Amino acid sequence: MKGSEARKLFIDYFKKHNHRHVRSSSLVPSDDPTLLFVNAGMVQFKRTFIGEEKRDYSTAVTSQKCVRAGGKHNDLENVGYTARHHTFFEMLGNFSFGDYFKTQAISFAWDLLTNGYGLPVDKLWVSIYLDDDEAFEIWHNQMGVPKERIVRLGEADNFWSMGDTGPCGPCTEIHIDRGERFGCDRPDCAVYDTDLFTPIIGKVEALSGKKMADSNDTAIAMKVIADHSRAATFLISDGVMPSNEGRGYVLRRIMRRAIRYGRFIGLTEPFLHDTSRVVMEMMGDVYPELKESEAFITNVIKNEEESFSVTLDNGLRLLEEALDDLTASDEKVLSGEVIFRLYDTFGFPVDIIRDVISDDSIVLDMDGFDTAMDAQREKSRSNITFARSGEAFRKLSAEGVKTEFIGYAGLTGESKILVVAVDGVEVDAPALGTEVEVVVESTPFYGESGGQMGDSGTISGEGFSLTVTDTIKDPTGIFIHKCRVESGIVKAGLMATLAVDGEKRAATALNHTATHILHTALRTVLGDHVKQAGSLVGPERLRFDFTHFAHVDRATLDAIETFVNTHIRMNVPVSVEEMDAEAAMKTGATALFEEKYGDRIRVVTMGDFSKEFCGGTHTAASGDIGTFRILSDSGIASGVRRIEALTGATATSNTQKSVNALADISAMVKTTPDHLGERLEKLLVDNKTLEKELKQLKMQMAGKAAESLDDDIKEVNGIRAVAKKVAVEDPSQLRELADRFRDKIGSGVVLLGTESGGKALLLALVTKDLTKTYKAGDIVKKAAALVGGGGGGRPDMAQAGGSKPEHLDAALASLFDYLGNQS
RNA sequence: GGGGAUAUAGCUCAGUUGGGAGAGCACCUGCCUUGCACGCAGGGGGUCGCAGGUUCGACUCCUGUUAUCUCCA
Repeated sequence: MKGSEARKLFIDYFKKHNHRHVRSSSLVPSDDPTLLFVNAGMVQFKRTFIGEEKRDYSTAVTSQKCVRAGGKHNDLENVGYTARHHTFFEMLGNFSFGDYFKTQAISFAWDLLTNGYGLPVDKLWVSIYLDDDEAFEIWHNQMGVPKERIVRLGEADNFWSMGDTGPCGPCTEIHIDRGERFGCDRPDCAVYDTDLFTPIIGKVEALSGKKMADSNDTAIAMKVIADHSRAATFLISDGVMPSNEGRGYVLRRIMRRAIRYGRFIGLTEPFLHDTSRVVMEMMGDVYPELKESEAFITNVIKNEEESFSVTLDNGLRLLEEALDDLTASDEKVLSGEVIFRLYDTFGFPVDIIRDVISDDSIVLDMDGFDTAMDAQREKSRSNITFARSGEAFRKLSAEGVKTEFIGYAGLTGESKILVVAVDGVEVDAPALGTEVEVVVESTPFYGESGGQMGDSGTISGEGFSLTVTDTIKDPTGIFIHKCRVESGIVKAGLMATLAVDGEKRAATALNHTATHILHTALRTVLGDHVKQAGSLVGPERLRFDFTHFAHVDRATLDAIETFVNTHIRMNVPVSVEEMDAEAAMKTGATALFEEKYGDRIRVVTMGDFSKEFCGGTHTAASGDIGTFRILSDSGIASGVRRIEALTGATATSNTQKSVNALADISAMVKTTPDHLGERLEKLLVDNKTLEKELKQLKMQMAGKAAESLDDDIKEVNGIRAVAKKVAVEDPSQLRELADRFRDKIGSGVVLLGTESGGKALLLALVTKDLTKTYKAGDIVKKAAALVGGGGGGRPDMAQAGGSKPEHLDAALASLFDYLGNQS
């Protein structure tokens, strides 16, 4: 049986038994901070199970994309060595939300395995939790499974849980006896021999010129690459980018592990993007998101392969230095600290270190490495605290309460206040000026979502008024108004009038509609690989992050800006249609990676150039935007760029500001904006020339002082010495002058002083032949003390400064005391 | 979330108790020479990531911050 057939059989079976076929959710959990990746089919139903969310069906069947790497279920290091550990897999699941329970679930499972998949009844074993007599009764008496093939197991095997908190309970599993060494295994073993993997392994064999059967090590490497290719491909298609933290870091580790194993079988050139392409071809029909981002995924993987090879080159260089040191000191052990430093700081894998020095007699101190690694673990163990706030709102969600949003049609409304809270805890009659959160039955306030910022405005009623500063939407659909109490007493149960700030809402709408056009513009001008990677739409400006690999030059930005403005001038109506999720999918509208859409979806359409899923608020026609202006383009992560732009009145005033500034600057240098460039260029050249001339003149003048040097030389204890106040501005001129004195004096000591910017500068110089007896540092320190400062330097040259230039003469005279005392 | 590392000329990088910002490659000019990594001489190019602080003086020390790399969770 093929993988695709097994999948279809499962889904069809439960559809036949009135289960709703629900799409696999994204691998990135949309509203669950306790989870790095979706690692089981039930994740998207978690809130439904604990009663925080209501759905309009009570049974469901899914084929869910799952990743287990990082977090509680971390199978990464096992992959390749066992038959059943994978970083990525599809989990087939059926779910009941209060519809049926243990008996029916067991019956479905048994029926599907024996009749549907046709597994031999006499080879199946059942495991249950230690004291779960109810399950035993069902299996034995109702299903007719013999006692001796029902096994009671402990918490590790048959007590099911997803995390430290959340749904959990005793579970039961069916195993099949395949007559091998261990006799018994779950039915999902040896998948590398199935059609889900063989095409990828075939590609690896073709690229490397080796065969799975060549050796055990080769087989392991190929399995690792096959598994990791799937994980990387699906993660990237769900919007995860390789990075150095969080999920992105897990992705990077998966990819790099694959690359490392690739090197073992001779794949030293980038290959992972090739195997990833096989995954996309195989799975693209079931998971269309793979096909949509094909070029993008390939690009991301290739990029990562290249950046890892840079990391390896750097590490190799450092490792060779370390080995040279070892040879120099005639040692044979590469210390654990060095190994750890290479690994920890420079990301150079230990197995590659072993590879590089394998033919030497050098020993790796792995104990030391482990010690250092344990210390690192201990140090970084952080107690993760999850925000437990929002109790008041959780209570509402549990009751099935959802705020009705009436803000598409109008900006005002009347509604009853359900909760008044401070930091998520319900309060009664908060004092004036308090920051509170308010939930009502229905609201015209847009709650922050889909990148659009929440509305602001006022909420008022009998004897009270509140200013709304922001509105957010919690994942279960409750709108929370962030307010400040302006007057009166507000409490739950009161009626209130809600009024949205219409100007800000209108300005936001311009930006949001423009964002959609910008999205189209980017895909048209830059190419289909462009994907939205986040956006922020507010009244002031819009920000749009998208996937693209190259720098966007000014001419291209202009083209994008022009494209948007052209489509604004077409003045097509912006139409919004609400439909159920399935119908919306069929329209082919653009949906986003990480957005979680409800069951009713709004599709926003402009002419024939833009069609997107979007819950935001928009203008009536594209022409309302007026004008669109790009402010900046910048890179925010590898492969992701950000454009910031303005629309409407803000764009106009910004243009005026730029034009005015240009005119003012032009007037300052007596020219027109057209000739500003050449004018400034000329000024810069002139300025440079003048600076050079000035410097030369100053040196000439200073040089005059050196000419009359003979008069300044005094002899103390047979040493030729000069102490002179000169007129220069900065330390570097003082140095040049001192050099001239040294040339003239041949052998001796020079102390120069000058006043600059209200401070005294001193510089002492001792010719090399005298530095054993006289130290420039000592001279300058002694002198500096007199001008209220300090200094130092080398024996032959030292400088100092002080804050009392009026004592400069005395400071210079101190040279002769010093020479007198020194003999 | 917790560590470590890096940031200096267009590129690759030096810069050691705080006291003259450098090399190689690239670029420009001239000479030499019919070449293909030519040679020689001269030259341009730096807010030493950013912001504070200590100091007479900070590329250097301290604090914060940003970006990139990397490990752990």
